[in-house]
Amino acid sequence: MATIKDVAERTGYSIKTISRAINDEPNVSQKAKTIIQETMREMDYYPNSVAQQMRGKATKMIGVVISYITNPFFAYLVDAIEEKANENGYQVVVFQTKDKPKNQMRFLEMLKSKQLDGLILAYIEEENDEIKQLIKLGKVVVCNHHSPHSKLPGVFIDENKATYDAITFLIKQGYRKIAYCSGGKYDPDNLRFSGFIKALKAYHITFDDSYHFENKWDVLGGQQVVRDILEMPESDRPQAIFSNGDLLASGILSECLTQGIKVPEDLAIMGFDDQPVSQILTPKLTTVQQPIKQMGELSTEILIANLHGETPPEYVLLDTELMIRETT
Amino acid sequence: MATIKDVAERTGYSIKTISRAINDEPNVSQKAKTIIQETMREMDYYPNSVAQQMRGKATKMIGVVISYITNPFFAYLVDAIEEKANENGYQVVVFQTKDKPKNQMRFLEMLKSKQLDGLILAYIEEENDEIKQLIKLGKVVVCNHHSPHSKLPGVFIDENKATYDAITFLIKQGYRKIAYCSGGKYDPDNLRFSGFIKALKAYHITFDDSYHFENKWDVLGGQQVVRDILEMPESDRPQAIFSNGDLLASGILSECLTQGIKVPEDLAIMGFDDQPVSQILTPKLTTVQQPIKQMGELSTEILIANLHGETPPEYVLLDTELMIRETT
DNA sequence: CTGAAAGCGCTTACAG
DNA sequence: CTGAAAGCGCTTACAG
Repeated sequence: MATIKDVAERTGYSIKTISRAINDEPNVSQKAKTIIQETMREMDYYPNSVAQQMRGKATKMIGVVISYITNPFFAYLVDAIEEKANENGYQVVVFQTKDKPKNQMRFLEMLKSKQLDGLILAYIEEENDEIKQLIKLGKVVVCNHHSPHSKLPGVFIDENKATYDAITFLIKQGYRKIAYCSGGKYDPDNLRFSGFIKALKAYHITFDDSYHFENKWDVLGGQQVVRDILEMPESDRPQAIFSNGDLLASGILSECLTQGIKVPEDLAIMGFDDQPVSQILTPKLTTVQQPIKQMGELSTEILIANLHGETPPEYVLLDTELMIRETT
Repeated sequence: MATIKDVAERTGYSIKTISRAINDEPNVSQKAKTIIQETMREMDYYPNSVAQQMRGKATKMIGVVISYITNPFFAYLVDAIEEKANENGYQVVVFQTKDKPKNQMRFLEMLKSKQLDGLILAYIEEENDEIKQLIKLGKVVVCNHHSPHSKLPGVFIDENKATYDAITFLIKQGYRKIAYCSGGKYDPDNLRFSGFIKALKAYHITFDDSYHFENKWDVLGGQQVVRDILEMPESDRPQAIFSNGDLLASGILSECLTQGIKVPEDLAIMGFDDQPVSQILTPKLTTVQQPIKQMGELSTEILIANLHGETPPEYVLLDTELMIRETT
C-alpha cells in the first residue's frame, strides 16, 4: 500500500507538502496541488486514517448501544442517529447488549481505548458511576431508557404522561377494567406504570393485581396473555389492555382473532411505539407514538456538540402522541 | 489521559515491559505483571487502540453495507453478522446506502483508508471493477443482492429456484392467473422473475403483461397494487399474486381486507422473506423463507477467513423454504 | 527476564 | 510557498 512517503518520493515534494495537499491547507501552489492529486490517483493512494487519528485524536466514529437491532423501535432509532451522524461526518458502530450487562462494559472499554469518540446509550443494562462520569465528560449521551430510580441526564420521552394520557382516553371511552402488560418485572416505580395507576386513581378505579402481566415483550408473550385472560371467569376478564410495545400488542390482537375474541368490542388493545406494523394490522392498532426520529437526532446533536466542546442542554423530555385507530 | 509512558514511569519498568504485560506476552516476571496490572487499574489506563492499530495494521472493525436498517430483512441480517463478528473479536459498522450510489463509494474509501479491515456488501448500488478487485483481495464479501448480469462471487439464495417452487405450488393449488410485483423496474433477466416465468411455462401458462406491477416494495405500494387490480374488469383480475417481499404482501393483504376482497378465495397472496410480520397477520401469510441467519453467518465467516489469509469457498448458493400458511 | 532504539504514517510547531 | 525535525502511543527487532 502506498504511503505519504511514496507520494513524496514520486512527486519530489516533501511529505509535509503532500500532507498540506491532502488536507486542503493554504500555502501550497496550485501547481504542486495538481501534481500531487494526480499522483495520488495514479498510485491509488489513500491517507491512512489510523495514522491521522493518532495525531488528530478523533476517530469520527460514535457507538450506539441498543438491546436488539431486530426490534423495529431500535432500527428506526439507529436510522435517525446514523443520518444525523453522517451529516456531521461521523460513522456509527452498532452494539447490541442482548440483555447481557457485560456487553455494555465492552463498549465502554472501546470508548476508553479511543476506538470511539463517543457513545449513545439507548439502552442501559446497568447504571454506574463510570457512566455518570463519562456523561459529565461529554462522551456519553443517554436516551430512551429511563430508570425511575437514578435519574441520568439525557433525551427521554415523558413516560408518565404518555401512559396517563393513554389510559385516561380508555377510561373516557368507557373502559374501567384495564389490564397492564409490562416488558420486565413488576416495578411500582416504573414511570409508565405509575402514569397508568395515576390515571386510574383520577377516576377512582382500583387496580386489580391479577390484571398485571409481567415479562411480556414479544408476539408470543402477547398470545400467552390472551390465553391467560381466557382462563379467568368471564365476568372477571379485563375490557381493555395496555401493552408495553406494539409487537406485544400484535400478539394479543392475533391471538384474539384466532380465539374469536372481538376487538375492540370484547377486548380493547392499546399499543406503544407506533411501529409500522400497527397500521398493517386489521383492525389497525391504537397506540402511543414515540418521537423516535426526534429522539435519535437530538441525542446525536447533543453528543456531537459535546465532542466539539460546546455545552448543549442536559435533560430533554419529549412529548408522545396518542394515535387513535381501531382497537379501542 | 494516561499513556503507556505514564505507567512505565509510575512502576519504574520500561514501556516495553508494560507492553508485554498488556499483551500477555511471555518473559515478564509474575511480580512485574501484578504490579503493572494494579497500576494500570489505579491510573484507569487503557491502551490506545489507535496506536495499537498503527502497528498491528488491523482495526478489528468490519463494515456492513445495506440499503435500509429499518427493513426487517436487513435488521436480521445485521444481527446475524454482528453476532458472528463479535465471536471473532470484530465490531460492526453499519452503512445504509439509502439508494444513493455515492454512499457506497464512501464506504469503499473507508476500507481503503484502513478504518475498516473488511466489508460485507449486502446491497450493491453499483458493481464495478474496484469492487471485483477488493473481492479478490479478500477484503470484500458480497451477499444477498444478486445481479443477474455480472456474477460476483458471494453468498446468495437460489432466487430462481425459490420463485419457481413458489409459483409451481400456486399452480398446483389451481391458480392460473398469477400476478408479479417486482421491487424495482421490469427486468426480464431478473433471477426471481425468470423463475416465475419458467414455472408458468412448465404448465403452458402465458404471462399477461398487465399482471406485472413495477417498483412496489413497501406497504403503501402493496395497497396501490390492490387498487390497480380493482380497476380491471372483474373477469380479467388475477387470482393470485406473487409479491417481492413480506412488507409489500402485508400492504396487499391489508388493502384486500379494507376493500372486502377475500383472501385467499378472491385473491391468493405469496410473500417473500418470512419476516415476523407474516405470522402476526390474519390470515397468516404464505411466504418464501430466506435463510437470513445462515447468509449473515456464512458471509462473516468467509470475510474473516479471508482477513486471516485463509481461502474459503468463493460462491455459495443457499436454499429457501416455502412456508405454506393461510393466504394461498 | 528486561530495556533502548527504531519505526508505523501521519501532523504540529518551527524555520526559512 | 516549502521542508527538516519531533512526536502521537504503541510494537517489532535486536541486544543484553
